[in-house]
Amino acid sequence: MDVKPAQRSGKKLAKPGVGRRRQQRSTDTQQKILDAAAEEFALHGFIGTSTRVVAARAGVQHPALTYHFGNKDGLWRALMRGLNDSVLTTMEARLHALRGVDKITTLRLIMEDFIHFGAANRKFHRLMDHEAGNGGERMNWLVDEFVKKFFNLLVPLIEAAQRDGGFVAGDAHHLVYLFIGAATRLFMLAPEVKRISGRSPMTPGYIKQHTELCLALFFREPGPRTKR
Amino acid sequence: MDVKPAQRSGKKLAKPGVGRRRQQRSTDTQQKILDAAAEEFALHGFIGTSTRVVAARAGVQHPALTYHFGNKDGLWRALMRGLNDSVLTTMEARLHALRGVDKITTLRLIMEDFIHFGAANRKFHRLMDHEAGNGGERMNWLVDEFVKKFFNLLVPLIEAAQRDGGFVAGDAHHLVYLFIGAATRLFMLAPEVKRISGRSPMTPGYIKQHTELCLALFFREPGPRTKR
DNA sequence: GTCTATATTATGATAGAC
DNA sequence: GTCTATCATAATATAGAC
Repeated sequence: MDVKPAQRSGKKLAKPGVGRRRQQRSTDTQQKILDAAAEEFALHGFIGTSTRVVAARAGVQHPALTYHFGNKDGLWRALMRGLNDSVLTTMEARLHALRGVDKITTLRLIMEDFIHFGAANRKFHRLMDHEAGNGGERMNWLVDEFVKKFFNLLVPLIEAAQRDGGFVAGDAHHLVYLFIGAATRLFMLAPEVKRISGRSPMTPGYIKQHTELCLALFFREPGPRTKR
Repeated sequence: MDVKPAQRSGKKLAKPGVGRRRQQRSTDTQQKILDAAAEEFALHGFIGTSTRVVAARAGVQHPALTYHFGNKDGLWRALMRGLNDSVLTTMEARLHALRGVDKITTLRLIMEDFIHFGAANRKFHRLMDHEAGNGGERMNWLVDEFVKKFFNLLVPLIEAAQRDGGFVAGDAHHLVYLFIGAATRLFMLAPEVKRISGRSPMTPGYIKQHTELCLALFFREPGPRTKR
């Protein structure tokens, strides 16, 4: 996972030199734990993940998890908040940089970004899925804190592209799920794809082919129009 | 889950009456355990699932699982074998019944069946995903025993439909994953969809809309053909 | 086939030294 | 901030009565 979760804000310290070093050590440890947690939670879900295994993978003692994140739930939330903030921040920056560009082109670029993000962060979608498919408190938290924002960015863009005649017709919410499914399944099931087809889907060539194939499903040539 | 896993073959018994009753009781208990196991494995994956919780959900004592299925792994395999056999048997019967029908129509009907199966058996795809995304021995077993057969049925059909100009161009294996992703994501994430949109995607109207939208992405009008 | 009881290991979390 | 040691609970699996 090459996105950086948001860090805790540092505390004010009396001795700046020592404080810096202590703070840095703490930050390093937290990041090691978060990286290991991403692996394990992505593999086995919240319940299936052992905090001791996370600690071992991170190369720290298990009480370190409690010290830095309170408990298993706190660790999971810190991880998911960091990843989702990273996704949303990237999307918002891209949208800001594209202001003034036509909606069809903007949507196409946003979708390309999304596919490339999924290729680079296979674990992210698996982490989300474990909870999103099960319901419960953790899912509600994810949806209310992050997923809604994602839809609020994407749905108006799709509707605008549809009005311009460049995107397949249909309910925009619904189409988001079709797109996410088509775009991410290949990467999420990468081990199966490798065994079935002999090719790893995580190579640059495959990712490029995948991007073109996905976008070809959803974007349509703007035909003759009455009310552009 | 409304597909029936394949049952163990019954043993020959000296006293038919008593034997029948015993066998029936055993079969009922096994089915209760398999139903409960489907729920729990779908929610939490293999590692995250507790056999005691499965037993409690099935309304049996936990040693019953060992008695009927050997161990946790045996229970998981019996469950997955039953579900996959059901999927493949249904597909093969449909294909047999459609022999002689043109490939585009056949593929369209097979895909419709697949979407409806996914809607009726949300758990199935989640069960497969838990392992297919992680790799390992259980995934290898699933792929070699079942998934390969699924692709062997679908890929030639897609390639034939492409030759007839009625299906979007691209590598057939790759397109299978795009289709599966688009077709199943909505149902797999049903709890999230409900919270995001306020609509449950598991209603007949939504399923119908979903089927039409999915197929519209992949099927193209057969244009004038030279040799395509 | 189903039950009670239990052996053994793993888990989440905490206490307290340094 | 990090370590060792430990508690209470829950896990898989098995033994053996009926």
